[in-house]
Amino acid sequence: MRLTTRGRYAVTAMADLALHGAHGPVCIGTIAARQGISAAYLERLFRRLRDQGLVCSTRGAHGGYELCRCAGEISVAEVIAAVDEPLDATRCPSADNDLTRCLWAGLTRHVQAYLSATTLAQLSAQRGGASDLADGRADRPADDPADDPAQPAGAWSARP
Amino acid sequence: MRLTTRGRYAVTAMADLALHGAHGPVCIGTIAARQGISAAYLERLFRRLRDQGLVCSTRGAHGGYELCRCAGEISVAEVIAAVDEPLDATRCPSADNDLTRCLWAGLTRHVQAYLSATTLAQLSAQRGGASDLADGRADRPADDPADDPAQPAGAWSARP
DNA sequence: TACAATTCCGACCCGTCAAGTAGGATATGC
DNA sequence: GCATATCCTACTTGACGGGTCGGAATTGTA
Repeated sequence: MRLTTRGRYAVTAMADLALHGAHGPVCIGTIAARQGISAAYLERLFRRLRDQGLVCSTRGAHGGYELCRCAGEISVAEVIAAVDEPLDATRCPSADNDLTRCLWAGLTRHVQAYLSATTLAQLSAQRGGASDLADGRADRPADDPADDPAQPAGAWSARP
Repeated sequence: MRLTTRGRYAVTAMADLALHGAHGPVCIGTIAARQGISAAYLERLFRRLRDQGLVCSTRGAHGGYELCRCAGEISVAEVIAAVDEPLDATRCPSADNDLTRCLWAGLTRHVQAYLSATTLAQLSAQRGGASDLADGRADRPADDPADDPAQPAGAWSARP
């Protein structure tokens, strides 16, 4: 999996859809304007989201996009996986003598678990609440002391 | 912070140093050959590691690099931070209406905590053990069910 | 029926940057 | 003095993320 601005855009747009999509489809232009994303670019992202079955589209006037499933059943990990290439597994050099293999594997699982445990419903329900997402999850809330408070939200990119 | 192949190279090389650097300095060529990394490229990485005070160098014949501190006191997060740009914090678009801010912030803290809790000593002590790193750490070992076993180790890149 | 609104789709541009390379200057042990 | 290293600067190359453009197809509405 891989997380960049692209993934962030997709997640943001999907959260927007979860928030405002209750009464019929929402068109790309509206989401793009509301979230400050290029409409043409966002459209391409929605193409992938649709191909992966996360949103369904209505063409023509008053058309737009809707979530295919309930917002509580769509995880952030799914959204990101849909919008970014699934990873090609090639060029994994120096297979077994690499001292750091399980470090990265563990990190990958960690991130995957974190993103899989967060749903669009949680994101849209947040909206202004100051509490951190992780605090409400299955993890121990106290195991990450947040030693870098200056670290802003980031776009993440992972490749194998 | 940002994690790519570059970070992986650096961590791998530092782990190699922790494993083989007990008896005097180890030269770049040896590490590069042992870990399958381009020597010239690795040399540039070691320049940064030296500038950040993680390794110290000995010039001339029989020279090389040594860890500046005990391997148990150097975290993976430090190594990665040394080798990759510290993040510029610019271009964080759509500041407060972004629905996903604390998601990424939480993820960043999570990753940071994971990498900060892993030391070079742990990496070099592993070496062939089949157990996952995360199992020996402060986290609950059972909270990530490893739902993607096909996911190989990845190089991660994060930018704010 | 004409028109506007919208999704659909392919192609293209462009800047950045990771990864790697080349070549030389400098220091040091034998 | 020579081999062995680190040091340092500059360059190349390819991939790719982010963004744009233009047109075709679909559909509600006046």
